Amino acid sequence: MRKPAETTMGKEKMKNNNSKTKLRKGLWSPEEDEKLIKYMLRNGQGCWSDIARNAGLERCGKSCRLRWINYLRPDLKRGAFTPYEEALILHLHSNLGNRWSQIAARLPGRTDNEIKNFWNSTVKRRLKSNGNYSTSSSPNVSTDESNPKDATGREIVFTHDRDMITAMFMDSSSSSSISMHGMAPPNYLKYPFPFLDNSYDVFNMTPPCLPQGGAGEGYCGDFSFVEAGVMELESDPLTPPLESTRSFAENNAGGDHYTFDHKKYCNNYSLANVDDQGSKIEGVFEVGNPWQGENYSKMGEWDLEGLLENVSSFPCLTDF
DNA sequence: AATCCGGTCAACCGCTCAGGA
DNA sequence: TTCCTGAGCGGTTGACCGGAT
Repeated sequence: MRKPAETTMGKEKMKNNNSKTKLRKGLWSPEEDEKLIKYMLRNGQGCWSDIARNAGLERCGKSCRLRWINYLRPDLKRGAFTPYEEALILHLHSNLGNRWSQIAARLPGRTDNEIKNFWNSTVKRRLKSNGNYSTSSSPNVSTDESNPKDATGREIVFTHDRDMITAMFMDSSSSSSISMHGMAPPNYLKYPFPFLDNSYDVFNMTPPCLPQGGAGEGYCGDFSFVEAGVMELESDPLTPPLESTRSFAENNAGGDHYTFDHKKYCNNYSLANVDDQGSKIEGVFEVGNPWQGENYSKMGEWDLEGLLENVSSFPCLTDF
């Protein structure tokens, strides 16, 4: 489809011009980019056909729009997707399907085209090689009596590949389910992921599972996991809308009262577990976004093979 | 060094939808 | 109500690039 920049007859009719204007197609030249950028910065967005004409571009408005939105826009984020963005894309795709624009709307600085390309190349390739990314809109997950349950009775089914973990909460009474995705933490081998151990479940983690007295680097993975899930659990009746500080599973029906709060996704977290007797175990953390800065830079140090071996040893894991 | 091959990504196409006449 | 136009979306293509052979 992409051809060398050539002059060809465009199909688009010129609104106020009967002449058969030749419209360029193919790659944009730096000069064309410069013209469009200057025009957009000076005049802002308007009718794209007018923009194309007024900016002195021999392009159709559609082409100008695409070039601006996908490439020239100043607020675009460049570079590879972070693991956090990947996790978000995977989860959003599991909920929204191929609605790239809606997915892109939740990833500032990213375009639908970029996400679509990422999906069609990277993710599909991983799915092909691993056969397991838990990304279909109707996950094929079977329930099992042996699976752990959260405090509301929802069965928790874990699936994962080497760097992505998904927990599905299956509600048999309403035949509904929600899912949470998270990245395996960078120092996973050092601090095994507590959610993946049969002795814990997400909402009734026993005290040893709770971080003691402040930020524990080894728990960053936990938080990114919960964070990524909470961000998109809008349909979960237990979860308040996506905004500012929220509590997770505050309305826990029975047993412990377990909350997970965070502010603005990144900085401050509090975790509390209140048992039947009112005893409260609480931790407050300032961990930052585990996928940025120092922690993120550790991504290259992952022992993925070791991680794989370690993860596959967990008895509650299925679909791996 | 040349060729092949697979992955990435910019850009096009066709379609739908919304708004206005 | 119908038609037209522009905007936007998702699918697809093909140039380009880097690694493998």
